[in-house]
Amino acid sequence: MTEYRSELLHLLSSRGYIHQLTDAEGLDALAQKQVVPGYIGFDATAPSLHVGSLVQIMMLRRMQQAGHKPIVLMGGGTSKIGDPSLRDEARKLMTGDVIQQNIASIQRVFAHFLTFGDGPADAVMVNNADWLDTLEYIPFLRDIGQHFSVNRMLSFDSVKLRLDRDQSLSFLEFNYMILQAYDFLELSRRAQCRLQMGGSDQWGNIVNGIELSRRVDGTEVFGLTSPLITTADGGKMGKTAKGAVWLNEEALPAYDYWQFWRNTQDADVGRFLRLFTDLPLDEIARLEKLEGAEINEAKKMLANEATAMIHGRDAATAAAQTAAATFAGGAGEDLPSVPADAASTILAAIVGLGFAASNKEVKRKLDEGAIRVNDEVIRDPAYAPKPGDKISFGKKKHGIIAEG
RNA sequence: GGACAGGUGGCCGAGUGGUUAAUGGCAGCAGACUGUAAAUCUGCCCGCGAGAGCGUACGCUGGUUCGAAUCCAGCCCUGUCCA
Repeated sequence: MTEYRSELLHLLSSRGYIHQLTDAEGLDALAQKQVVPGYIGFDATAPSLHVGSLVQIMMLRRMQQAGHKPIVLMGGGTSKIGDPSLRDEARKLMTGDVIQQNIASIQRVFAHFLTFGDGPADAVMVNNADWLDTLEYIPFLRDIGQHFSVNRMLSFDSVKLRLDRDQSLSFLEFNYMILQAYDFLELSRRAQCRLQMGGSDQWGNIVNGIELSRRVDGTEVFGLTSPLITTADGGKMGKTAKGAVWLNEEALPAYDYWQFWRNTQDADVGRFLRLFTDLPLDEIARLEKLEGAEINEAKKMLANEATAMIHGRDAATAAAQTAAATFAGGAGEDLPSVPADAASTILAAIVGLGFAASNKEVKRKLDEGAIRVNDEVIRDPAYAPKPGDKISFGKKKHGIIAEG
C-alpha cells in the first residue's frame, strides 16, 4: 500500500476506509497544504440512518480528526427520485414533507459524530433540495446535460444491472446520476468542496461529478470510496433479531445497539474496532490478537466504544451492566419490557416484546424449548408470567415483565 | 397503437385443472455443540385455533367448472421488438 504523507489519507488508509481513490497523489498533496472540504451524501428515505451508513459517517469524523472540513449532504432533493444503484426495482416516490421530517430526525445523529459550526474545519450540513428544487429544465439540459453521454451512462453498473436483468429503469431514476454529479459541482462552487466520499457502489456517481466539475468549471476535485463492509461470512452487515440496526435511539434502544456489536464475529473484531471506534491502533492490535473466549473482551470494548460514541458513555455502561447481569442469570434494568396487563400469557408477553411476530411462532418455539421464564424452560402456552419475571427467547433475547 | 414474453409466499425460482399452504435454493428463527463467535448437525419458517379444523394467499376484476395459482375475458403493470 502507498505511504501517504497527509494526515488525512494516512488516517483513512490505516483504519481501512479506502477502497478506491481517483488521484491519490493529488489528494495527498492537497490535504497537506490546505483544509479540504469533503462531502458524503445521505439518503433521506427513512427517519433514521442505520449501521450501513456508519462507515460513511465515520469517514466524515476521520476527516475532521485530521483537521479537514466535513460536509454532510442530505439528499432532500435526490430522495424525491431514489438512487437506482443496486436496487432491482424502483423505490417508492416520497413526498417533500416526509423527507423533511426524515432529515430533521437524521440530523440529530450527526451531532454525536461531528462538531458543527462556522469555523474552517467545523462540519456543516446542507440539503441538495436547496439547489435541485429550483432547477429549470431547459437551462439545466443546456449547461449540464450536454456534458453527459448516454452511451457512457448506459455502461455504468447501476444502470446496466437493471437493463441486463430486463427490469425497468425509469427516466426519472436514470437522471439520478446526473443530479448527483451536479451536487458535486454545486458544492465545489458554494463551499469549495474538493472531495466526495462514499461507498464503493457510489464510484460511478462520484466519477461523474468529478468529470462534470472539470468540464464545466475546470476545477480539479477528488473521489474516494470505502470498501463494502460485509461480515466475515459474506453477509450484509446490520441485521439483528429485530431488523435493521438503526442509529437513532427511538428506532433502536441503546441496549440493542450494544448487543449488536457484542455479537460481532471473531473474524470481524479488529476490522470493526478500527472502523467504528477511536481506540488507538496499537490497542486494537493487542485486542484483536486475543484468542478463544478471550476475544469476548475485545467484543465488549467494541460494543462499549461504539455505543458510547452515539448514545453516550452512560448508556454504554448501563447496557454493558445489563448484559453482564442478564447473561449471568439475572436481569438488568435496561432490558426491553412489556407491561403485565399486556402479557397475560407467555404468548402475549413474547409477542409484546417483539421477539416473535405471531402467537403461532411462539407456540413453535415453546415446542422447541426455546422459551424460558426466570431461566426455567416453559412449554405451556397458557403460562401466565408475573411482573418482574425475566422472559428469555432463545439465548440472546431477554426481556422483563413490568408492573401494570 | 401492434406482435411476443412475463407478473407466485422476505428474495430467487418450480408448478400449468384436483392428493398444492403451494417442490427447491437463499435469507431468517430456534435446539444441540460452544465463548452472547464461526463452522457443523437437527427442527421450524401465512394467520387464528387445544396440530381435529377454520380463514386468507399465487398482479386486479369477473367467468367456466363439483373443483383453478393452473382454463376463458377484460383491465393494470413490466420487458423485448415493431410503428
